[in-house]
Amino acid sequence: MEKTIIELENAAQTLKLLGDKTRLTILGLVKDGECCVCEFVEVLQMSQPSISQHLRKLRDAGLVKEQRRGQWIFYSLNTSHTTYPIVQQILEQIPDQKEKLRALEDAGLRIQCC
Amino acid sequence: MEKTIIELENAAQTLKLLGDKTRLTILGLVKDGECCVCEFVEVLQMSQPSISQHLRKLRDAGLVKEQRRGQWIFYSLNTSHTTYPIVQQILEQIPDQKEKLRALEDAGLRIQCC
DNA sequence: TGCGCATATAATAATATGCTTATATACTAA
DNA sequence: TTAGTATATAAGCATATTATTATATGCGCA
Repeated sequence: MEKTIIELENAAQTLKLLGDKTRLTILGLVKDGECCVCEFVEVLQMSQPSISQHLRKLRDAGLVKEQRRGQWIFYSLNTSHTTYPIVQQILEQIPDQKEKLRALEDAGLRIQCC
Repeated sequence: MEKTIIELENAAQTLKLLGDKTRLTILGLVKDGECCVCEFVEVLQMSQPSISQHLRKLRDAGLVKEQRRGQWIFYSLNTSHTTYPIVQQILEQIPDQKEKLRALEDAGLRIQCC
C-alpha cells in the first residue's frame, strides 16, 4: 500500500473525531456503502438530534459526504479527504458494523425508510 | 500485514488519546525509541506539568511504558497493547517527529539530560 | 395549500478536558 | 543530612464536548 504522509495537525483533528464510539460506529457503517440517517438512529439507539450533530461534525470535517434523495439524506465516506488513508486503515481494524444492520433486518425491525 | 480486529470501544478510546496534537507528537517521538520527559518539554515547548499530564493519560491507557533511570524517566511505546496495531499504522502516516529533536540538537539547544 | 415525515439547528445544562500555579515525591551529590 | 534537579500530582479555572428539549427546514403527497 502506498504510504501517505499526513500533516500532524490534520491527523490529530481526524483522530479526535474518530475517538468517539458513536462516530466511529457511524464511519464503520458507511465503510461499505451509504446509509441514511434513520439507520444510524436505529443501530445506535440514540436520539435523532444527537446523531444529526455527530453527522454534522463528520461532514464539517469533510470525512463524510451527504446526498439528499427525496425525504432522506444519505451519508457516505468521503474517500478524497486528505486523511482518508488513515480513516481507511482504522476502519479495517475494527469489527464490521454492517452486522448490526443485518441483525436489525433479521429481527424484522427495519420498519423505516431503508 | 496481519489484519487485527480491535474492539470498537477500545479503538475509540485509543483514537481519542491520539486525537490531540501534543499526545500525537509524543507518540511520534517515541516511535523510534525511548525519550525522556525533558525532551518532550523541549520539543513541544510546553510546561512540564502539562507534558506530565499528557504522559499520564498515555500511560494509564497503556499506550506507553515508563522506565526510571536515575533522575530521569524514559517513555517508550508499549508494543504489546491491544490497540498497538492501530497506533503503529497511524504513526507511519504522520511526519517523522525525530526531526524536531535533531533540529534542537543541531541548534545546540540540547542542554539538558539527554 | 396544508399535513406529516425526515432531518437539521438552536439553546441549554451537565460533564470532560487542558492549561496554570503550587506543591509533593524521588533521586543525586555534596 | 541538605540542597538541587527531574518529574508527578493536586487544585482551580476556562473552554470544549455531548446529550436533551424545543423548534425550524425541506420534501412528498393529499
